[in-house]
Amino acid sequence: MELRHLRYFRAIGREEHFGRAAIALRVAQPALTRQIRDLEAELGVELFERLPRGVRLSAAGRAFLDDVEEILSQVDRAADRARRMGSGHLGTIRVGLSEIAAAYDFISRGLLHFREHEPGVALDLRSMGSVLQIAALKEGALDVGIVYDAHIDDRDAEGLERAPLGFGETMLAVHENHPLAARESVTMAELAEQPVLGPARATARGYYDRLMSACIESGNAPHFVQECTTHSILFSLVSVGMGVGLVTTAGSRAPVPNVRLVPIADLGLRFEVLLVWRALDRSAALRRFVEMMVDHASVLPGGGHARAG
Amino acid sequence: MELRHLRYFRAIGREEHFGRAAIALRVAQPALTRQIRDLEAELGVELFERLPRGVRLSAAGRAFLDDVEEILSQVDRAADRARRMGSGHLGTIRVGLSEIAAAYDFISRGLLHFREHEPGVALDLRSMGSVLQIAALKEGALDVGIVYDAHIDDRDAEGLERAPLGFGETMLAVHENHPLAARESVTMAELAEQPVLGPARATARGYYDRLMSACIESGNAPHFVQECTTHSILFSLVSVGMGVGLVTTAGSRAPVPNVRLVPIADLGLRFEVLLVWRALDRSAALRRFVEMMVDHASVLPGGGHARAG
DNA sequence: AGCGAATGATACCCTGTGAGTATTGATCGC
DNA sequence: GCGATCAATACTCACAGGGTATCATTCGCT
Repeated sequence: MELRHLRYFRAIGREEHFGRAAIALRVAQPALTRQIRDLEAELGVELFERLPRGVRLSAAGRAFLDDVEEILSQVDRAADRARRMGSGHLGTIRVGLSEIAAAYDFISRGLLHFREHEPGVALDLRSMGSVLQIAALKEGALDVGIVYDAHIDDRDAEGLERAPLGFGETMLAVHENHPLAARESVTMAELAEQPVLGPARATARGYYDRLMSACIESGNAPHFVQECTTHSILFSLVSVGMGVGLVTTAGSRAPVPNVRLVPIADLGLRFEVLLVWRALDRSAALRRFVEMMVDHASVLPGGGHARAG
Repeated sequence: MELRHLRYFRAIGREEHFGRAAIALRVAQPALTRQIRDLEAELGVELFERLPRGVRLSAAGRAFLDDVEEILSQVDRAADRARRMGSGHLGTIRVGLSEIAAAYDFISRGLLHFREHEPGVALDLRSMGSVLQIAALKEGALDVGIVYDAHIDDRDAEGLERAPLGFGETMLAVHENHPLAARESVTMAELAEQPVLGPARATARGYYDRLMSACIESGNAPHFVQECTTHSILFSLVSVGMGVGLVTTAGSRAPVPNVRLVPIADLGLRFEVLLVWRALDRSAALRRFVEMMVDHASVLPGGGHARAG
C-alpha cells in the first residue's frame, strides 16, 4: 500500500465517482480503476459497492475513508512540521542565562523580540553560571550561552563560535549612605582604605583573574574581604553595609534599591557579553536566534552598543 | 511522498544506520540513499546529519520520525480495521426488535451468543413494531428485523430475504382467578361467552387478519371488546380482569405474574418468527449475524424448534 | 423499443522510476 | 599506513503505473 492508493481512494470516496475523481486528481480514469482494484485486493475488502450505474462506498469503505482522511492530513502536518523545523520556525532552543544577563536590557529585549517573531520556537531558558554554560554547550546539553568573554579561554574557543552582544563595565557598588555613593566616579586609590567584595575564583575563574590583573596594574590592589559566588549575594552584602563591591554590569542602576553604582575612573575594565554556540550546530532555529540577537542588540564597530531597527 | 519513503525513513531513523536498515528492509543500501535524498529534497529539510562516519538524526528528523511512526501505525490500524469490517468482525448491525421478541428465549440467547462471539460488532437494538421494521428495512434505516411472518406480504417479499427462527403459538391469556385459568386447554366455543381482547388492526394488519380468519374458520368467532396495540397493554388489561386475550407468544408463561396462558385446542394458529433483511445487503457482519442466529436457534424441519450446539 | 450518454472495467503500449550491482570517497581503528 | 566501514555515485534493467482506445452495461430520453 502506498500513499497514492490512499490519495486516489480519498478522491473517489469523496466523490463516489471515478470520472470526477480522475479529473480532480489529473489522471486518467483507468488508473484509478486499477489502483483501487489493487488496494481492495491487498485489503481483501470491497471498498466500493459496484452499482449498475456508478459506485457507492461500502460500510468498510466508509470507515476506511475516515481513517484515510486522518492519515493524509497527518502526513501533511508532519511534512509541514518538518519543514518548519528545518527552516528554524519551529523547535526548541536551550539558552543558558547567567544572572548577569538579566541586567542587560538588550538581552531581555532580544529574547522578547525573538519570541514574538518566532512563536513556533520555544526558548528553554536555563539559569546557570557562565562556566557551567560552557561545559553544557560542549556536551550538547545547551544550544547557546550568554556569557562574559572572560569565561572563555582558548581551549574553549575550538568547537565554539561566538558573537559579541554588548559590553559590561566594571563599577563600584556602594551603599547609598556610603561616602562614595554621591561621587561621579572614584579611583582605585580611594578603594585601598575600603573593605572590598569581589567575585569568587572558584565559580568565575577567568573573570576573577582578569579583574585581579587589572587591579594590580592600577597600582592600588584593593583589600578583598569576601568572595561572592553570585551578583545577588554581592549586592546583598553591599546593601547591608558589609563593604563596597566590584561588579561588572550594564547601565548605572543596581538591581537593589539602596545600592548605587559608581564608575571607576582608572580601572577601565570592560567585559564583552558574548553569545556562544557550537560551531558544528546546524540547527536553523539556532542560526535564526543568533542572527536576531546580534541584529537586535547590534554592537557598533566603535565599541558601544545600540539598538537596531 | 509515498509510504515507501516513510517506511524507509523509519527504518533508517530507528537504526541511524543505512546498512542495517537496508538489511532489515531487505533492499540494497543505495536504494535507501536515493529515497532519503528524494524525501529530503521534497521536504527541503536535512533529516539526517551526515557525519564523517555514518549518520545521525537531525532535530527535524527526530521530530519527523515521531510523526512517521504514528502515521505508519495508523495506516496499519486502518487497514486492519477495514479488513475486520470486510470480514464481518467489526461494525454495527441495526436490529429491529418488536416487543414480542423478548418473549422468545432463542432470540435473546442468540443475540447474547453473537455479542460474545463477535465483540467487535456492535448490535444496535431498536425497539419498534413489526410493520415499522419492514418499512425501516426497505429504506435502509435498519439492517435486520425480527418479525412474525404475518407482517410480511408478497409486496414486501421482493428485496427482502428471510429465515425462520422459530414459532409462536396463539394462546389464550386469562387472569389467574378466571374459571379457565386452571384448564389444560380451551376451545373456541368456550370463548364465545367471554369478552375477548385482541390485536389492533391498525398496527398489526397482517397478524390481525390471519387471526380473524382463523377465528371465523373455527366457527366460533369471539366477541372482541378491545383492540390492543401492544402485548403489554393486552396483558395489563387481562391482569386487571377486563377479559381474556388472544396472544401469540412463546412458552407457557405470561410476562405478567397473575396471568396464565392456556392453549386453544381448535385454533391451531401458529406464526413463524422470521429474521428479515435486505437481499442486496452485502454486509459481512450482517451475513455473520444471520448465520449465527439461524444456527443457534435452528428450526427443525418437522416444525418445532430446538437449540443447536 | 431504440438510440445516445454515462460509467466503470479491460486491453494494450510506453515511459519513468525504483531497485540491483559495482564502485568511489572518506574516515576510523589497529 | 592498511584494511574495514559506511554512505554516495554511476549505470543498467525490469516493472509498475499511467495513457489511449475500447468494451459492457445501464439509464434516460424520445
